Amino acid sequence: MSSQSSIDYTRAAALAKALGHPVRMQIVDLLLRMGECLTGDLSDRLPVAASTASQHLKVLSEAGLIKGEINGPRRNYCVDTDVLQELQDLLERLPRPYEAKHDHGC
Amino acid sequence: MSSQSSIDYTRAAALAKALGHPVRMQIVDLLLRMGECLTGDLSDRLPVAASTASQHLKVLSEAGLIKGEINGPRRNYCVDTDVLQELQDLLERLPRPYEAKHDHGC
DNA sequence: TTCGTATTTCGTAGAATGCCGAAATAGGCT
DNA sequence: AGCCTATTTCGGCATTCTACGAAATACGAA
Repeated sequence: MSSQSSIDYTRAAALAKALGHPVRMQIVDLLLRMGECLTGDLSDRLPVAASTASQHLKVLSEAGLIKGEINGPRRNYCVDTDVLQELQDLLERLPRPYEAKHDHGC
Repeated sequence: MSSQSSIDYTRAAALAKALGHPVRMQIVDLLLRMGECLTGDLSDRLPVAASTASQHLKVLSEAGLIKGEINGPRRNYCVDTDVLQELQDLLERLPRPYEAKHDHGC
């Protein structure tokens, strides 16, 4: 027993990193909330210029957290909930030494 | 109904960012696995110099994800599982539009 | 085809990150 | 006090990030 196999640090870190910026976290939240939406709808609600928002979308895209669908001169984005779930699963899979007392060690 | 209140992007992003590096993700994993341990035990197992490991520990510390207890010239670190849980809760709290079909939108 | 709107890409500048070895710190030991 | 070990802090350097505005793209519409 015990000795769980370890998680994929590289993947887990890449996903965490993609979410490691307030604007990107907010983008994911907005997209989840709205189901899907245009870049413009997003950047209107974000505290950054459109070109900056676009860059953040690219980062999220490259991590696989969001998908974009081209629709004329616009682009519909939405969260890939499977990938978001992947991060949650990875975190969940971190070993929890004895769900014991309050804190272990120090 | 609906219209959940939104999460704290700044906090969520700060925690995600702290975990957004493979070495730091591995540190958390190691610490959870070992309950607690010395900087040296960690840096022996990490692919970076001791001084670099120390910096990563500082980042995790400042995010609140780990705590250090001074013990003579050494330092015992361990994960603050409450804070790790905080991140998981924040992610969990992201709105999930209709756990509907497979994917929403695109 | 020409115009207009939505988005991305480019170029740039400044801040932050990551890494290392060397030097500084902090206690315990003799 | 003086030495040893564990760890952090410092200085420096290369890389990456973040943000902008301007220029380039891509379509749809007139």
